[in-house]
Amino acid sequence: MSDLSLGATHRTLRHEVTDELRRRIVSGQFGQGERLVEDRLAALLGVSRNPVRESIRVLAAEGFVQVVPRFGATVATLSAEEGDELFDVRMAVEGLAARLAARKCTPASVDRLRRVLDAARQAVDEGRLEAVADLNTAFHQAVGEAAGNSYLNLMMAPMLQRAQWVFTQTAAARGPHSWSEHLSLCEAIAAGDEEEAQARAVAHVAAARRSFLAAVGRPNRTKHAND
Amino acid sequence: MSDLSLGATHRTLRHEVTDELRRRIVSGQFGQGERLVEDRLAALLGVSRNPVRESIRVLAAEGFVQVVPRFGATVATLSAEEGDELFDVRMAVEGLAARLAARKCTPASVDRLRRVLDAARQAVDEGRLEAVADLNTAFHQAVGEAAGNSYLNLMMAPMLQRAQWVFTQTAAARGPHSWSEHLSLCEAIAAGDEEEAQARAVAHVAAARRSFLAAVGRPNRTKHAND
DNA sequence: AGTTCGGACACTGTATACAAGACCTAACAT
DNA sequence: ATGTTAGGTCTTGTATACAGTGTCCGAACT
Repeated sequence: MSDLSLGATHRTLRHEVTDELRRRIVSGQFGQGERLVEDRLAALLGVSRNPVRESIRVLAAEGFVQVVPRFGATVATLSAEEGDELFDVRMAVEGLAARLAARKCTPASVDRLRRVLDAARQAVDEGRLEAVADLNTAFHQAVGEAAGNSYLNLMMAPMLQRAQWVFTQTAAARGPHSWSEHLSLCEAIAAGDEEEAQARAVAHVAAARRSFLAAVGRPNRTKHAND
Repeated sequence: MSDLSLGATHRTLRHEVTDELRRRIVSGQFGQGERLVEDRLAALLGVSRNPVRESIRVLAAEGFVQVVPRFGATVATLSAEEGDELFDVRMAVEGLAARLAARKCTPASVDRLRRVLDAARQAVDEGRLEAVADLNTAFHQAVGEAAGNSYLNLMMAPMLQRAQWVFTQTAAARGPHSWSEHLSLCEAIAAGDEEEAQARAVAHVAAARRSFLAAVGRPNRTKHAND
């Protein structure tokens, strides 16, 4: 019997390296513009250069690192304008995800949403900030999964990581996430109200943008791309 | 002087391999589910396995190949439902791109749009079908560039390639693209009419979806995600 | 004849080795 | 003093080698 399920769950070194490097970038442990030398990373993680190289290619495709041929890879830089631009994309993509989730959600997917929210509330009460950030991303990811659109999820995963990165890079001046908004979004999805779910998601991202703009001190554009 | 411009334009083997493999997948030369053996591809393209491996990781991140650890990479499969799902994403993303393009386009970017349209019309007249398909993708790409949102472009590039792939895989039953729609979209962008531009883009994708559904014979859902 | 076990084969995962280009420094010439 | 050039070093690009795992086929056994 062809046992692909075993292989599908097997994690190779490149998986670990990719996740670890992405985590270090998103968490800010690797600063913007910092050079990523293959030898150093390989030694740091105790692997050879090959898994590191393959990871860097993936992270470049996801937009976390910039690669210049014959020069090397550096952590991408994130200007205030680029950070702001992400919110336009998020409103469009997450709005769609919320709408589709409301249309096609199953009891299992709604359950998953609620469980993430519960875990998040608990993490908030216990003051575990980095766990809160991860659970925030996990919630949005769960919305995407509830939408049941494979390509949407493929593009959402790196986008949400990038959103978390933007948050981390400007978190000093901001408070915690607003979980009541997540709750109402979850309810709209569970109720199957497409319009309401999309509106909630877009409003949530718009609120995050206002928080971002206040933090970076750039009252840029106020007009929304999707409403 | 640190001459990064030279390095930035230098194309390494992995670039060539990635583009070539993607091209063969999108064009249908590599069929769905076809196994991609590293040794064979390396020999076929006259390179070693390393550039091939790195390319495969990128193509996996873009959704063109599926990789199972310790088994290998295969060309992704594209069910009718997955093909249809892509149109939801395109309406959201390309609608946003058109709106932003209308808001922020420059004379240079509008000029680029018009030049692509002219080239496309010429290719249509000369009956060069594969060039028409490429120019169609190039037009949508140019809209994204006119929008001036870096992350939007980062995610649009593979998405448009995927759209072309979906088109190729079902093109037998369909006619050529409708260029009048591109023209009116271009005019709306040039006029700076955000609402109109987004509406045109969404309508264009919706029309493509209808054509797709007619070709695959699956009158699925008719409700649109963004209107 | 069907089934199961074993071994050969094929392919991926990982590491290492070598080649080539880029950057930096320092010596030299003007 | 400044510009330039040569050398060395660092890093990436590419190829090759080896180990480990899965697959496939055939033979032996029931």
